[in-house]
Amino acid sequence: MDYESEIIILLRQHIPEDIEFKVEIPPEKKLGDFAFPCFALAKQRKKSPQLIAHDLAAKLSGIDPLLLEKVNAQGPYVNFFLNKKKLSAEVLHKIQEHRENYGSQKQEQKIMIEFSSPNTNKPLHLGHVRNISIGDSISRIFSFLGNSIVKVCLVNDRGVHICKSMLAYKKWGHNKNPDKKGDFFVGEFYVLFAKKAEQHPELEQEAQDMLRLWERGDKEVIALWKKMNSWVYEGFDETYTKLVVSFDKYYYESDMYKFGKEIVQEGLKKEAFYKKEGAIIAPLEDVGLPDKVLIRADGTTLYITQDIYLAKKKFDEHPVERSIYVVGSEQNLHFQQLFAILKKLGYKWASGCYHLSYGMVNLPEGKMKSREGTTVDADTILEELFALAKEEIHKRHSEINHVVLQNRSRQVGLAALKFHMLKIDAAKDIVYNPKESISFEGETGPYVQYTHARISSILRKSCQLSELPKEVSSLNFGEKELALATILEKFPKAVEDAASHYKPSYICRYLLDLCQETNSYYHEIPVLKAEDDIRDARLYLLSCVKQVIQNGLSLLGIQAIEEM
RNA sequence: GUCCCUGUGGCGCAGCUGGAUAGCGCAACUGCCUCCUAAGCAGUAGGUCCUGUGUUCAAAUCACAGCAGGGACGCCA
Repeated sequence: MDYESEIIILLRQHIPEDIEFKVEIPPEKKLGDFAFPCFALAKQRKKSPQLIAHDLAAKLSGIDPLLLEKVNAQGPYVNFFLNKKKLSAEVLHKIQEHRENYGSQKQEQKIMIEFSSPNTNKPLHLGHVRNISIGDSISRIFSFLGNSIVKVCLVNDRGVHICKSMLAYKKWGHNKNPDKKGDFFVGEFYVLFAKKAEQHPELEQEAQDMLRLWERGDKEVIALWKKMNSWVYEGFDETYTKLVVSFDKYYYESDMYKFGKEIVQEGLKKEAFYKKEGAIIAPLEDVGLPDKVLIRADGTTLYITQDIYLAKKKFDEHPVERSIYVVGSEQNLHFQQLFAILKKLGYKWASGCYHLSYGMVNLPEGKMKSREGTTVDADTILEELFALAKEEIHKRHSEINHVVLQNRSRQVGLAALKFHMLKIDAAKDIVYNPKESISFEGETGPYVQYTHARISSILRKSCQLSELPKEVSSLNFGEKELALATILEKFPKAVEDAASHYKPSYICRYLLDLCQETNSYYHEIPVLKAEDDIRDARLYLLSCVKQVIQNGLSLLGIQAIEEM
């Protein structure tokens, strides 16, 4: 049980059942670890809150000295001071016991998480990087909590936009093989098409015609489609490798764009939907949403039709309890409608669907438009960051081994990018300025990595002096140590909150808190030069901090590194 | 027109299931590398928490009405 719950139980003994209350965290450390404001009680008892706080504090004082060091009243608040030494000892022991599993749980759900969702006519861009960072991190968080995760990638590999790059290649590509990364090669034809189509609008019709041929299974078109897609996939794989992400399963829209009709027809029979002017429509007014056309008047399917099919397929193929979609906020309404429709169809699992929505990544000049080639591509930004990181590392270690430099600059650059994408609340749009947005200082991934490296360095040096202590008493801990231990204690809660709110940003904030306190700590407090038992206690504490930083970073898909 | 999201010091953000002087990073200014990595630490300056009204003992936080920016809105994906 956590400390907050224990305090609530203590308080409950003095507060009538019918009054709801909660404890808070005071604005300042010196005011205690938890606080209980007495205003509500004051109203009920018609006494001043100051007096009530005073009485309550007196009653609670000395009740459980192992839990509480002291309880006092300050104005209208009862302030609780935890027994920090006991707390510290317990927390550090727990971390050493559970190691890389500290903060984990055994939730045992099966959860599917869909993210990335690329189109096969252009390279992945910054928007995808945000999507992938969030999807990958949330997968790691749920997995850490004991759930089994299926990471899926829905590939948008068909449609008129795909045909556009195909058509451009067919007309002006001279049948040549890629002379660059495959997705970039194909992407250039997509841009080329848009340019040419400005002068020759009839090209749009040609692309439509090509789509029709594709749907009829025209051998030549299909062969071209397969060839170009394979180039793109090769490119994507390279990018995913650079980002250190992977998928357990791929779904292809080309496999399912025809399906979903039967489900809609059934829904029509059950009168969940209605027909109007030939089209089948889902009525959603009762749930406060606009109605949605499910099948066109000409009988053809729409995006939502296959989405219904795919949603069901996911639950059919995998015994999952939850299905999470990491998709941009411009599709908020679409997913509200989709989930409402699934409920209308009577699927029990519909309530297990969740749209993890995130805002746009824009550039200082405005929106990224792949048609116009104004996107910032994932690979380009990664290479820039790797180069920048390399430069920074070289400044500090001029004689560093080439291979080590290569690896480390990738880890640092990637940390900067992922952390930047994850620390900002997903609901917000981001303006990404390639020149300014990514820094290695302040609230950044590299800052967290740096803290980890500093600790590692201290521990390395200590091992030359003596064995790393396995366990020590926290009796000689001062204020700074106790403050650190208090933050360490909050890690499991941070992970749980990140999961329940679908917010990896909570992990980022937690790590920044921990690292700020840690940096301040070893700056002020000598570790290696302290006397034996005090040194051991501090080393022990730092090894725990190091472990928690590692655990936290791994939830963000960021590598904790030993040297920087 | 309707719906959703966002609006906090110059800039980027946290805090939003109401509570004690509104936090952090960047930028600016001061200090700190003979001392465990200065990707750091300590400090100074800087704020009508978009506006108004309301609810409440108490509002950045809740409600309503506006304003500003972004997004979406039955046969696109």
